[in-house]
Amino acid sequence: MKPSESTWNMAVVKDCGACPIQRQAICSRCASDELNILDQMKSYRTYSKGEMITYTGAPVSHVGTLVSGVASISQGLEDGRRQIMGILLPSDFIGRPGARVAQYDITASSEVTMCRFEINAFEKLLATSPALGPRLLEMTMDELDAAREWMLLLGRKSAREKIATLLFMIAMKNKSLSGSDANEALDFTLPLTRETLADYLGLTIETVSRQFSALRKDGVIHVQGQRHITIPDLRRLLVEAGDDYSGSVLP
Amino acid sequence: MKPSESTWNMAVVKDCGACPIQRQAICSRCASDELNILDQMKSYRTYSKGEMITYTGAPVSHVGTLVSGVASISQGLEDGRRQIMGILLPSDFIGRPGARVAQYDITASSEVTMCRFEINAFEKLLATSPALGPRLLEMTMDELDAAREWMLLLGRKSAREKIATLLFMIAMKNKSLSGSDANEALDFTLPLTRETLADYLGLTIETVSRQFSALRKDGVIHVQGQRHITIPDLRRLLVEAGDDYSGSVLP
DNA sequence: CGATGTATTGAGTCGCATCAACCCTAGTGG
DNA sequence: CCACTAGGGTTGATGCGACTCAATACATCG
Repeated sequence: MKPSESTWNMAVVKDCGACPIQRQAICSRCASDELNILDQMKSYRTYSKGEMITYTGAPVSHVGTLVSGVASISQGLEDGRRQIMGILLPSDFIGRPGARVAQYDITASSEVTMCRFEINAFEKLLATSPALGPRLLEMTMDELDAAREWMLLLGRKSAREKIATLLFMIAMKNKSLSGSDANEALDFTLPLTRETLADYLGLTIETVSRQFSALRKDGVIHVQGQRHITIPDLRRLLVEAGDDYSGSVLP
Repeated sequence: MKPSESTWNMAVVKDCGACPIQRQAICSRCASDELNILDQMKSYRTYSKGEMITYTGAPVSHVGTLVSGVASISQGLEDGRRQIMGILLPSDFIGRPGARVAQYDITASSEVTMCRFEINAFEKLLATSPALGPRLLEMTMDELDAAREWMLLLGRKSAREKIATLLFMIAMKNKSLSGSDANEALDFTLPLTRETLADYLGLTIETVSRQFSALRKDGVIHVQGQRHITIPDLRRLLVEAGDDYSGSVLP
């Protein structure tokens, strides 16, 4: 099994007690009584690769948690330009309580499974639950922090720095998920196409491709096949990312 | 009194009952008993223009609401590049409950007054209040939406579109605040220097200046003095912003 | 095997950054 | 009162980085 599959596409478990993402998701703070209620409310739905989960202006009937797969939040100008505002990974929450109309397009980048709640029922529970609200607030603030960090990248970083930053972040996420050792070489499979990458980084596919080649020639990354990346020296990659002093402390 | 002063720099009222921003702030949903507690807890502090309210890595002792003035949330790369991630206006909340270290630099763009709460006391109240949490969640989600909209601007819009978008947003904000009529010419005074504008839009001051001149020559805006802007045709400006179909419905 | 989606690479162009000169206004002190 | 200075703003010349257009390679799938 390839790294990407083990990390981003784990098997879906339909029993809350055994759910692999329960500890990170919206329900992570719920006591067993609330978990039971959610268990009763939930329904699963699977979206195929490329399918739109929702789109700007669409009526919203459900909110929920992404259980497996990768999806992207995006918005476009009508001349075709498109910007991805966020990548959704397992345990991320989709939907805004209080909103009955979707603000963005959400597209499945791979096959995606969601654990969904009907929005009215969810809001009702949210209003009374002592655990749901604070957790949702925390997750929303994390997303806000991530969005703001991305604004620095979009507004001020060069193409090379953008690619390096993204690779660094994916490498770190992988490292923490797989709990691998500190300084060994990291490798992973990108779950994103060049086009998705480009839309995420505010670049074109050609520029993304060129920068990948450049980083490969300079030995910052190694590439096997189309998507499989090896990072020989994480520190080197961090320097290329531009903000070497940054928050993420390497030993 | 100039428009900018009336809009962004209203007099500070230290009585909650008469506070002009109470209906938009974190405390807007509080019943009178909670309002009394907040009233007891609060302390005001004023920052002079240019002063840093907090900076990345600084210990956090207070959270609170911006009562008057304008401030900016920003982050920089050490070579001097800087990106503003958000503009803080009266009623905006500053600080993240749960965080004891500041994530960003926050700088007063004008003289700023804050209504502050000691962070431990505030968190304690937040945990029990039925009104504070939901309101904070709502405000955070609004900020997230704004941040994501800005990502589209930073990643995909041209310099001209960026300027037009910003002017449009300020004009709309002003229009709703002053409750002026639908299609009359709008005018306002920019509360931001060219440098702040540039850092906000991910541009240089020279480019900002050039685009202002271009929009002026094309009759999209009129400029009196340094900062005073008149918009003869809001619809025209919206077209220049690139996303003419957008959410903001003009009649 | 062609067909389609995805990726790489090259040549040419354009938008924005950079470097630099100059203007305007407000504030300061002789 | 006026020269001086400093901060903010405008405008011009030039270069570079990223986009555009275009051709080719590679991969996957029916």
